Amino acid sequence: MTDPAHAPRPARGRPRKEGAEQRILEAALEEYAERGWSGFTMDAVARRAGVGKSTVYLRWSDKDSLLTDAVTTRSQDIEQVDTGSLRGDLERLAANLFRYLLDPAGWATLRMAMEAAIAPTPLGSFTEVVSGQHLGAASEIVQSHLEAGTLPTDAPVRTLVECLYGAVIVQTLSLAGDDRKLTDEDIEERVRPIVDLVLAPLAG
Amino acid sequence: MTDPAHAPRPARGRPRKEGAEQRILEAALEEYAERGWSGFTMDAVARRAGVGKSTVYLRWSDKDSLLTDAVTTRSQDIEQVDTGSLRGDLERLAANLFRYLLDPAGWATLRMAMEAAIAPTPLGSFTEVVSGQHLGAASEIVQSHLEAGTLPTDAPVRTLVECLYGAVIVQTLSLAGDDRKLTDEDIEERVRPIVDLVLAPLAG
Amino acid sequence: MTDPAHAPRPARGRPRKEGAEQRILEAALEEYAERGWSGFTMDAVARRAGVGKSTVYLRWSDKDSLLTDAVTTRSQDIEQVDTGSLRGDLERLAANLFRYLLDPAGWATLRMAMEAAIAPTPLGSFTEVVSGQHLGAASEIVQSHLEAGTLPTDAPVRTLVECLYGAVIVQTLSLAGDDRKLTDEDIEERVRPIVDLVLAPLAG
Amino acid sequence: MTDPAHAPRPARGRPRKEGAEQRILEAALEEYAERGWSGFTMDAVARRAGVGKSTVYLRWSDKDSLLTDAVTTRSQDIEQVDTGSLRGDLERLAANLFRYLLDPAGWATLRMAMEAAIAPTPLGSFTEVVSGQHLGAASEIVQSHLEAGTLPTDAPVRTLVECLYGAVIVQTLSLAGDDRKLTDEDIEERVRPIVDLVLAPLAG
DNA sequence: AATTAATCGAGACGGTACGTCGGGTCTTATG
DNA sequence: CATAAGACCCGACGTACCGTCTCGATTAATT
Repeated sequence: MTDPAHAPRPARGRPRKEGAEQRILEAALEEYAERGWSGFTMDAVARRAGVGKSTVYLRWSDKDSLLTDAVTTRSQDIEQVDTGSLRGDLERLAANLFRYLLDPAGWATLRMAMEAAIAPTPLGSFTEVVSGQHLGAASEIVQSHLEAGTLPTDAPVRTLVECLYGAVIVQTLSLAGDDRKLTDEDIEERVRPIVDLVLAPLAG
Repeated sequence: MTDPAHAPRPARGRPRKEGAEQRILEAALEEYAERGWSGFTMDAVARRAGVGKSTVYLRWSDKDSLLTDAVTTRSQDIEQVDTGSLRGDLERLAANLFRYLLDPAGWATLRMAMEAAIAPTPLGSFTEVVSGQHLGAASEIVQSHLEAGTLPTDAPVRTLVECLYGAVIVQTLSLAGDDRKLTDEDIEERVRPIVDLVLAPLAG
Repeated sequence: MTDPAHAPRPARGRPRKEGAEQRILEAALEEYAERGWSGFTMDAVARRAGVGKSTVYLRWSDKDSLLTDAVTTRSQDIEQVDTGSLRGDLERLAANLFRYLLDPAGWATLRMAMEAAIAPTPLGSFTEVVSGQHLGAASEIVQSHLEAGTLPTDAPVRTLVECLYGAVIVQTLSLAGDDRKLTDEDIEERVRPIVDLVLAPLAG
Repeated sequence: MTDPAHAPRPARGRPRKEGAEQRILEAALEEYAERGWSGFTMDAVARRAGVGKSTVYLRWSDKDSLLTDAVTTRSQDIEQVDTGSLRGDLERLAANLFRYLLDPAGWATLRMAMEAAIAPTPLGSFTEVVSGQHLGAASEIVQSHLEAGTLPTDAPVRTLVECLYGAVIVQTLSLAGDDRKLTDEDIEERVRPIVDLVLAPLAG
């Protein structure tokens, strides 16, 4: 959430149009999905949202901010997973990430994180959002198992999560166009060998 | 290689300026590195390359094509690694990828592959180039070890490579700005635990 | 007047900048005078007028339209002449035309009228503007004298005006460069023999 | 004739393509007639003439030169008129000019003369060509009648010719598009009143 | 009820880059 | 040598978008 003021306004003057925020974000996401980054224009977003350009710029300072927000807001929070077993949790986490990355919004979030990694843009700490939010959440879960004694104390938690998530990213990357429409079964099937691999060192 | 015709020209009319191709690609890469995607302009590229805009457009149909090419051409071929041991090869491969992704050009290549994964752009089979080229090369190497008996026959080669490369990507992703300047030692240090992890199942 | 809508705008959105129209026309005229046709560029006009290119193209669809307008608008209205005598009026009319044609803008108007006479351009009825406006005005004046009894009823009014104006055109045509800077006396001196000639048939 | 070397070439190396000169001039004229000044391009001329651009530039230094030449060469020489009577000669002269100006080439010549009158172009003495050639020829004819005693010695020869030619120009100017297709009878009919007018002072 | 102030839609504003095209030059291979 | 082909550099073309701005019209909360 970069720009829009969510603080309770003192409410003087005409109140902000109800639902405009949401419609703009959706329009942005659709435009982005249809036309890609280089075809993404503010004019088109405003038009599609049935809103004046000023209404957009009143809420977001520029194109980047809007796109960033459009893309992150949609990110479903990483649901708290707790299946009881470590393997179950990992499979669930990986599947969640898989679904997230197959969704245009999630995929876009990742791409922006990558853009932000070098660019001197005001995308700022976008990377941290992603790395932090996702990897962090996963790490915590694994960590809790570790503390519960399920895992050897010296287990390479971070590396494990990196491998797990990395493998999902790589798989998603190699899926183009309609190949990206996978059922939950497909996903589980693809996720299992990865979990097998990363859990192997603990299997012994 | 998207656009330029590399076929032997029938040599009619004035021949294309020698080296222009190369100079343009380099200029493009430098501009991209300095100004990022949104600051990347064809005029600037042409100017920096000491070339007319038409000379650029004669070779690449548009901005995307040029940038794509500039970025892929630079991709140093994945050197053939052969250290004798499987672990050595994997560490070498991972380190190579790491260096590749820390380089702006390599990083850009990956980003473009990600863009191409959804966009209806003419970036075409960009994804395949990356996935294919890199993952393929790595798989072959692992496979050769497998055939040499170093590896159990049922080893999940593909998953192994996905984890290895994925983990490197994730690590690179979490490095921003100056953090991306790593020494070879840093890289080796970061790579080792990953290799440890993915080789674990075979260790037993 | 080719392009700009002079109708009272429905006043939706930001109103068009007051005076921009005028400043652009003036800038165009100055550019044209300084650099000639082939050196006349829209960018330069916009820059000189202190205006964005879009502001120009919002009002005129292309270079030709703008130049046409710039040149015609300036055309000082053929002042109503009324010296009392027919000879006086004709001398005054001819002198006015002479001055008009010595002025770059007026001369340009004539040239464009000539271009328009064949070209399949959107210059449209440019010719009529000129022929109509000027010849028409002159004809009316002569006609009024005719009706006042000063002139024989069968006088070839149209031919007379054609000769008068034609002779002025031919004289202007043969003046190049600095020769075009004539004093009012010079002009009167050049005009008199023409009027003498065209009035001769009525002299008897 | 501005540029092409008409000197007998020493004939070394490949001989100049026979007829190229002519074909280029014709192509230029046709292009000019079809597309007007602003649509007139050297590329198109070369293409239409079935000739390389260099072949064109070898003969004419630039666009202006070529167009100038294309346009003047076509100008049918002012045929020597000698009908015996002054009136007959003048009618013949005026009709000739009328036909000349109705022809795209002739009309273009006049326009260029007008352009040259102000522009700091290398069109140079284009004006003189026209004024000189045409007006001069006419003047001479009238002069010869004067010397033959047909005309009073103090007759305003120059003014007479200016009126005659000027009136024809004005008439031609007011004809647009298909109105420019006149029969010889039409022309004679239009010319007669003009001659009547300019000869009036001598009629007494 | 009148005032005030924030927001809305529309769309023009000054800029800047796009991709195209033409001018005039240059460089090849082929007569 | 001249030629045809066509690439070269340059710079203008007309379009599109950015982020800003200025309108008249709403819409509350405050006088």
